[in-house]
Amino acid sequence: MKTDKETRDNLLRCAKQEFLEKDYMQASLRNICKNAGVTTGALYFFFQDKEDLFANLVQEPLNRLYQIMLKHYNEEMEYPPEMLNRLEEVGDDIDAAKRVIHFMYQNLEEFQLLLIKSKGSRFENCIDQFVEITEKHYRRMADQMCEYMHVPRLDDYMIHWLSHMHIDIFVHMLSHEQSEEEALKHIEVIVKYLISGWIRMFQKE
Amino acid sequence: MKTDKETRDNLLRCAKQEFLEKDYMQASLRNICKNAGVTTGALYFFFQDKEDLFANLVQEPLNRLYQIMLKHYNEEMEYPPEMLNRLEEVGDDIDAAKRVIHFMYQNLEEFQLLLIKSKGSRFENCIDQFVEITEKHYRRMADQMCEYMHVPRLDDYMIHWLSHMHIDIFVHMLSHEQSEEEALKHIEVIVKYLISGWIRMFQKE
Amino acid sequence: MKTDKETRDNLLRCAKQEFLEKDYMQASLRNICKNAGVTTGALYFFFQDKEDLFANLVQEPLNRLYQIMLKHYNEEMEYPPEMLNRLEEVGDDIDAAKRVIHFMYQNLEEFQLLLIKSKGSRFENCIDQFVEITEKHYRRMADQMCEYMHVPRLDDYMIHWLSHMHIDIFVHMLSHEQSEEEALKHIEVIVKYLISGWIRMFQKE
Amino acid sequence: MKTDKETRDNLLRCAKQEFLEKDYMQASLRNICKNAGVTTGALYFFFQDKEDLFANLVQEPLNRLYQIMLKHYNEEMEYPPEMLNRLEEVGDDIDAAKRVIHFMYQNLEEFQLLLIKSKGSRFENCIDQFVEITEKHYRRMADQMCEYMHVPRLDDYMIHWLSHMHIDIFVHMLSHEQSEEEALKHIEVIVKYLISGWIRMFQKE
DNA sequence: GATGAATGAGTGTTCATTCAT
DNA sequence: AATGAATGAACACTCATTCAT
Repeated sequence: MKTDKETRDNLLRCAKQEFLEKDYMQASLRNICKNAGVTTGALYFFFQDKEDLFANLVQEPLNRLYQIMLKHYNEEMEYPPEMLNRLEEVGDDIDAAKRVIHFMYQNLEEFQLLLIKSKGSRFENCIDQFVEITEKHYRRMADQMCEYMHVPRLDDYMIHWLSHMHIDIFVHMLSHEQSEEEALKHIEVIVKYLISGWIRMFQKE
Repeated sequence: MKTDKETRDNLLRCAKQEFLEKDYMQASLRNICKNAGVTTGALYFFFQDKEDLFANLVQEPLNRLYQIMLKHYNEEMEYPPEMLNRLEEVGDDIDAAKRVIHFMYQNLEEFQLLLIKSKGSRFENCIDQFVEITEKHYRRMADQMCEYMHVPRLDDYMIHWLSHMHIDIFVHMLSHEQSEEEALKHIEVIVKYLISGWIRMFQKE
Repeated sequence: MKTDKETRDNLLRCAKQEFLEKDYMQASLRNICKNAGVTTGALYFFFQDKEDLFANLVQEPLNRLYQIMLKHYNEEMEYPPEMLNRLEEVGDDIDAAKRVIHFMYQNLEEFQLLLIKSKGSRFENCIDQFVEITEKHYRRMADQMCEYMHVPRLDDYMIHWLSHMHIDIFVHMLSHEQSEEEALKHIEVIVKYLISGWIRMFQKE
Repeated sequence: MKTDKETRDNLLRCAKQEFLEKDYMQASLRNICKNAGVTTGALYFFFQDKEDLFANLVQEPLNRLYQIMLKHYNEEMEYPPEMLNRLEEVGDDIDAAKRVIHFMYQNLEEFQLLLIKSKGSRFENCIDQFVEITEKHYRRMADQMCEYMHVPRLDDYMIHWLSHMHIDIFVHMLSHEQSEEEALKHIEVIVKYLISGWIRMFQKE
């Protein structure tokens, strides 16, 4: 005897598998339904269309990640400038990165869908949106630092590229590393590398 | 009356446009032919199949880029270790990066196809191959440096990630920057940033 | 309003017609669908592919014919040798042949498809399989007879050719004779001819 | 330096191979030309169309076989009736069959094309024509014999089937036996079998 | 809640043939 | 004597989506 959500959950499970294997675009609804043991009509009872099905997998994790990021960026803006190039902040940043990694690996498949398999859906730009948020934050951080250190304003492009690279690190992890432990180990050394580069940018030569 | 290779070139031109707009997989041969004003049969006179059509656009630029990369890496291995963390090499690396950028922008669309639009074709792994080559080179370079500087061996994953990031820089340029001048300007500051990070990795703390 | 399996049956009917007219390979699914008044997609709702459509026409009659043949051959092996060249067996063989003819004409078109129009499908070897089964049976029958009659072993090739000829008789009937009554009339005299040839092969000259 | 017929012969050679491998219908002119190292246009200089190409391979051997058959049948009609069921004729028939086999194996591939691979071309009925000729001959022979032996007229269908079987023997040889020696060995025992059956049909029971 | 049926547009690919040069 | 180019129709098959029941 099936409960209400049983078929729906089944469809979501099979959809996740298919989208992971094939891509948003290459995924076949036919296939998903066949694996779920229902007809395509059933899918359209629960979901509006292909995109809605995909969204039901990734929308919520995406929103929560947004919140995590925004919370971290807001907290970081509260730091007094004199702390921004000291070791304490390094530790905080590593912790933040680890928190993101942890959350992503709690929802590993969903974020693989979002960051690697979403092309063709309305989520295909989500990386760009992460970059944009990060870029705005780093722009403000950099300006604050430059003023405090009495060094000239950092190049816009450099800020953009650094932001992109930061986000790509997470994409890279999700693509190459199945285990959270390994990911956490790697993220630590990478963040250290990045922050030391970041700090160095505000030092007079 | 048509000149020698008019239709073929026309097909290649329309194919390039379609592949750029849509992707390798999403591109429609029918559409390409319609834009070129010929029937699909004509396409199959000039090209074996979809992949051959794509290859005719990207194969040669790809091969030449491979040669440029290998040549640079081979030359770099000839440097005496004591030079590897000095400014001269920085200049050489920037020049090399600029040469790559220059070559890529000479064939801008072809490399956009290769690096961004090739999924589904036999070129879909070409980024990974670039990373692999780069990774091997950096592994050797790092080992040489570590021995010379009497510091412990660098982590394999770090080498891999750095290599990936290096390659991603070029992908990023191709994706975001239409003008070669802008690209050249940006690459300079990025390479400086990267090399200073690289050198710092071999210094005792 | 359509009854339960109307479209499916319609498709099978039109497919049978097309396969009979043209061949398995030359038959066009487009044509079948056009005649059935549905789109090609509809066909693929009911059948996996061209071969599955064909199989749905011929598989079951084929299986049943196999059973009929095997049953007859097994029963025939039970006969005591001293009966094998007497008239009773002639009658039994004629009856068996008539039963096969009867069954084939109950499914006339299906067996025409199988034996004459199946090239290119996985059924193209079914005649050879019938021959093989028959050949094995005749080999055993002949060995038993030769031992009993104290005559040398029959030539393998002769056994093979006789088996082939036996099967070809049914193919010939299906190809040339639309009416079961005519076929039954003919098969009787042919079987008599064959058996008298068969018996003569075991007589010392 | 190519002589006039070199390309033509080359095309014929490659066509023979392709037709043998694939069938008349499944053969691809494209493929034939590719193997011959010429363009499809060249083929159409030498031959009118696909059928003409096929005809240039098989027409002449076919005509000559017709003549051989007709000559044999005419000679056989000259025999006085009292000879027709004696051993001399058996020997003559075996010789005639062997002559046909010999001629067919001199042109093995051409007759394989004609008898097995010609479907879709205007030669697809050539087996039926052989049967028809043979049938007419046997009809006349049988009538003569029946009159002489004072037995009732043989059934038309029996005559037809015997003729068909006779022709099928040659088809069977061509399909299963690559070596002429083997074919000659087999044909002898089969013809003996057939003739003894033939003679027996005119004996009062 | 879910099925079974069907659509219509689309995919890459192959074919025999033609014809100006 | 042969090429190079091109046609136009055909092929089996897949897709997301719809909808009456």
